[in-house]
Amino acid sequence: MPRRSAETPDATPGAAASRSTIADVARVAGVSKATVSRFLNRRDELLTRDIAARVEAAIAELGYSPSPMAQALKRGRTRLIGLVVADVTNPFSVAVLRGAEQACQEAGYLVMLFNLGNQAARELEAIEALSSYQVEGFILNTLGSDPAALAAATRLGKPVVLVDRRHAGMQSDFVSLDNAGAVLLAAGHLAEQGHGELLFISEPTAGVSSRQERAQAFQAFLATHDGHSGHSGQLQGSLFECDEQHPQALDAALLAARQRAGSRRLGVLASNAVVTLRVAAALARLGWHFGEELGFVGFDETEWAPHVGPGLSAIAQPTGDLGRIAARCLLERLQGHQLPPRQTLLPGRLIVRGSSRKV
Amino acid sequence: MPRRSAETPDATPGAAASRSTIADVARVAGVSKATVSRFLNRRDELLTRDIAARVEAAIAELGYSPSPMAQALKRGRTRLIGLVVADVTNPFSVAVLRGAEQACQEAGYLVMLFNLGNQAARELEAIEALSSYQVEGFILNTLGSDPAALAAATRLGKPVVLVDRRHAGMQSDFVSLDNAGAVLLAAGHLAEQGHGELLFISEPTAGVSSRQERAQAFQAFLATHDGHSGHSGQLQGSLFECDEQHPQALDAALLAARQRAGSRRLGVLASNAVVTLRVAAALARLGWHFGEELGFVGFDETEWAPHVGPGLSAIAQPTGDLGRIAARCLLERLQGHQLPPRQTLLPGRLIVRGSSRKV
DNA sequence: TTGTATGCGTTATCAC
DNA sequence: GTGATAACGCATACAA
Repeated sequence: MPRRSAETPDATPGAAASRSTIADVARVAGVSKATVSRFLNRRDELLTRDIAARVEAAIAELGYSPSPMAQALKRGRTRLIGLVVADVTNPFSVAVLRGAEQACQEAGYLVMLFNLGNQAARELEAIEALSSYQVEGFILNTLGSDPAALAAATRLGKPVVLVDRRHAGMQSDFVSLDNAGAVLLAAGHLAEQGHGELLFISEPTAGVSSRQERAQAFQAFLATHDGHSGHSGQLQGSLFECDEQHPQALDAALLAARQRAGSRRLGVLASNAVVTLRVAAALARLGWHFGEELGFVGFDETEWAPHVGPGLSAIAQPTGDLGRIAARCLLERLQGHQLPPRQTLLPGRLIVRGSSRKV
Repeated sequence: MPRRSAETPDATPGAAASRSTIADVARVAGVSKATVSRFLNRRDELLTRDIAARVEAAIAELGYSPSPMAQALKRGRTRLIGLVVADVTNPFSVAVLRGAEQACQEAGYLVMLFNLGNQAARELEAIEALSSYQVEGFILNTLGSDPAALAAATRLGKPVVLVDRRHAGMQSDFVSLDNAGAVLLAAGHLAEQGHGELLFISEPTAGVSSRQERAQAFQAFLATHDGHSGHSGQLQGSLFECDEQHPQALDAALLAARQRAGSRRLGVLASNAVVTLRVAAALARLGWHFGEELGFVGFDETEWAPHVGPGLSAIAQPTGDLGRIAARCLLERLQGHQLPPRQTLLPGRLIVRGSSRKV
C-alpha cells in the first residue's frame, strides 16, 4: 500500500492520521533522511544555509516532530523517568511527585508514573513494566518490602533514588526528611508546653523505614529525658501502633495514657496525616477535644490542619524539595557521574497552632 | 563491537546490562526470530511441541520480555493511555485517576500521566508530548480553555474522553457528575432544613464548564422557588465568586448574606473543596461557626470533612466510577466501535453532618 | 510447521 | 557538505 500523500488532510474518522516521518520531511525538502536528521540533532555544524532553510520549512509545513519511540530504539535513550508511588492518594507522595516532575521537565525528561495502590506485591511488576518502557532511572516512594524489586532495577543497571523509605540492603541514593530531628522538634515542643506524659501514635511499622526511624527517635527522646524532671515534673511516654481494623484499641490507648498522665498534661504525637485523622475520629468518639484533654502535634502539614478544632500543630515536610532533589540526584547519575550512594536529609518545620499550646 | 554474550553476568556498574532481545532467545533456542515471535503472539497455533518448549526455556533462561517500544514501532499500538490532569494536588483528580488506572490495568493498558500544575498553557504541550509517545487515546481532566489542545488530539485521530469539564465545540465522550441534580440535592436539603437565605460560593467561573453548570443549576433552583414560601418563609439567594487573592471579599459577602437573611437562617453551598477551605478560613476570621451562624453543604467529600466543626455536610462524587467509566469508554473506542459521542452523568450523594442540620 | 526477508522511524557509519 | 545504507527490536508476508 502506497503511503498516503502528505497533502491529503484525511478526515476519515477512526483512521489515525499517520504522523509524518523523517522520510516525508526529506521528500518535501528534496534532501536525504540523513540530512534532516543532522539538522535536527546537530543543527549548527555542517549545513548549507539554503538546505537548512528548506528542511526547516518542510518540518514546519508538515508539523513534523520526531518519534521518541524510534529514537529510543536507536539510541537506547528515552528521556523517561519512572516514578513509583505506594499510593497516589497520599498527599505527601503527590507533593513529592510535583517537585520531581518539575525538575525532570526542566531537564527535558518526562515522568512515567506507576501507582501501587498500596499493594506491595505490585512493586516488582511496576519496575518491570516501567523498565520495559526503557525508563532511564527510577524514583521510588514505595513500601520497600520487596527486595526483588530494587534488585531488578539495579540488575538492569538503572539508577534508583529512594524517597522517604529505605529499602533493605540498598545501595541507592536516598532522600528524606530528617526524621530524628523532626521528632525531637515535635516532642521537645510538647514537653516545653508542659506535657509531661507523651504518647507517640504510629501506623503499624511493617518494616517501613521512616516509621521505624520516627518511633526510635521518640524512644531516644524519652531515654534522654527519663529521670530528668521537665517543666511539669517527670517526663514519661509510650508508643502505640494503631491498626486500621481496630479503632477501639486507639480509644483505649488514649484513655490509658490519660490515666497514666494523672495530673500531668497528655501530649500526643501522630506519625503521619493518616494517624492524625484516626486520632480525630477517636476524639470524636471519646468526646475529647484537641488542646483540652490532650496536646497534639502531627507529622505532615495539610490544608485542613488549620481548620480542625483549635488548629492542629504540625511538622511540615519540605515535600517539593524532596521531589526536586530526588530528581536532580537521579539526573546527575544519568549524566554518568560515578558517585557513592548519597543520603540527603532535609529538616522539618514545626508549625504551632492551638492544639499544642499551653492553655 | 560484538554483542556481549548472554552468559556474561556483566556486573560492571553503570554499564546497563543490555536487555536480551528476541534474537538472543532465538539463538539460545536454536530457532529463528520469527518462531520466537510466533510463540509470543499466537502461541496456540502452528507450533511443534518440542520447539515451543525450547523457546519457552530460552525465554525463561534469559529473563526475556519483548520491548514495548519496538512493538509499538512495528504495530502502531502502544497499549498506552494518556491521562492529562489539571492539578494532581486536587483530590478529585487523584480519585478519578485511580479509577481510570485500575480499569486500564485490567485491560492491559498502562497510564501515562501528565500534570498541568494548573497552567492552562501547558495543555497543548501535554497532548503533544503524550501523543509523541504514541498513546492510543486520551482522558482529559483539564481546564479546557485551549481549543487547540483538543483539536490536536482529534486531528491525530486519537479518541478522547473528557472528565468533569467539557471543552468548547467538543465531539468527544464526556463523563461527569450530574451537576444540576447534585445542586438540587444540596440546595433542596438546605431549604428543607429551614435555611431561607441561600448563598452559592464558587471559584471564578473562568469558562470551566462544571462551575458554570453548578452556578446555573443554583440559579434555576432559585427561580423555581422564587415567590414560593418554603419552610421558613420566602426563599431567596445569591451567588458569589471568591477570588483567591481577595479573601476579605468573601468575608464581606458572608456578612452581607447574613444581613439579607435577617431572621431567616443562612445556608451556604460551596462549589468544591477548595472553596470549602476558603469558607472555613473566613469563618475563623469572622468568629463564626459552621452550623451556627450559617448552615453549610460543600461539593466534594473529603477525609477531613467529618472533623471540621460539627462535621461538614458534603456532596460526594462517585470519583472512582467516573474514572473507571471514562477508561472503559475510551477502551471501547479503541476496540474500533464507531459510536456517536456519549455523555455519562452520574448522580452525587448527599452526606448530612452537623453543619447543615436543623438546630 | 518453520525460516527468510522486509519495514516500522531513527541515528550512525561510511562513502562521495 | 551530503547521500546511501545498515542497524535498533520486533512482527509479518511469503517462501520453503
